[in-house]
Amino acid sequence: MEQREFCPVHAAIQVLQEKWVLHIVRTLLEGPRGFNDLSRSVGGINPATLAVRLERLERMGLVSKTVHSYMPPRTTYALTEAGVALHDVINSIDAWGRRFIRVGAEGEPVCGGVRQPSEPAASH
Amino acid sequence: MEQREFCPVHAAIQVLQEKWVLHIVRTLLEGPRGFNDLSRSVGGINPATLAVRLERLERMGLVSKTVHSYMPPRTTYALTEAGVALHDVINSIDAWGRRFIRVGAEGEPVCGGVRQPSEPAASH
DNA sequence: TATAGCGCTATGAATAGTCAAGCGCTTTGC
DNA sequence: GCAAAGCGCTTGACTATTCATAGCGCTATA
Repeated sequence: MEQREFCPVHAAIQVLQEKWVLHIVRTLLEGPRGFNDLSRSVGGINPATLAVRLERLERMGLVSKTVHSYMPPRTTYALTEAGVALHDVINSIDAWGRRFIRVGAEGEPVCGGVRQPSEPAASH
Repeated sequence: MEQREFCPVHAAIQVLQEKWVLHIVRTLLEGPRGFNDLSRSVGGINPATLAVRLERLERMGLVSKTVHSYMPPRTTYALTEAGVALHDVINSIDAWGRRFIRVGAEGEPVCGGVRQPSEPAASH
C-alpha cells in the first residue's frame, strides 16, 4: 500500500492495534499459558481468531510456541524478549486508563479530566 | 460482553486497539487538523471509518471537534486533555518500535533482539 | 470561468471476526 | 471400568467491519 520510508512507530502501531493483540500480550506478561487457558484469561476471544493472532505474533517474533506433546496436546505460549519489552507499553496504557477512564451512564467508557474529589467514583 | 468488575486497563485497551485510533491520536498529537488533512496525515484511512472513529472519540472525550463555519465547511479536530495524555503511550510504543521492529525479507515487520545503536531508524 | 478543495455521506464489494460444533486422544473422578 | 471433561486447535456458516469509489453543495483560488 504505502511506499514511504519505513517508520518504526507506524509499524509498531500497525501490530498493536490488531484486535486482541494488546489483550494477549497483557495476559502473557503474567506468564506462559496454553491455548485454552490463554483464551479464557483473555476472555471473549474466538479460538479461530486467537489461533490466527498467535501464529502471526509467533512469526513476528513476539511470541514463542513450545509443543510439549502432540498427544495428549500440550502447548505453551510465552513472550519473547521483544514481547516482554511491551511491558512498558502496557504500563503506560494502564496508567492512562486509571487516570482518565471512567464508566459513563450507559456503561460506555468515558474519558474525563483529572479526577475531581467531588465526582463519585464508579464502584460496584 | 463481560460482566466482571470494571478494569481500567482492559477498558483502555478496548479503546486503543480499535483500528486507526492510535494512528489518529499520534497524528493529532502534532496539532489540530481538519477532516481531510487528518485523513491524509494518517494515510490510508477510509473517510467513512474516520468519521465513525472521530465521532466515537469525541463522545468519549478524547477528541474535541470545533466547527468554524458550515459553508464553506471548516472544522478542526484536536485532542482533549485526556487525549494529549496519550502522549506517554505513543512514546513508549515509539521506543519499543525503534528498539525491536525491523523489516523482514518480504517487507513484513519482524521483532528482533536489541538493535545496534549504529543502525538508524527512519522517522516519518 | 475552471479547477480544486472543504467535510463529509452513500454505495456495494471485500475482508475480518464470531458462533457453534467437533476431532482424536488422555486424564480425572466415581 | 466407564463416563465426562479437558487439550489444542479446525471447519463452516454467518455477521460485522472496512474498503474503494463516487459524489454533494458550496467557495476560494488560478
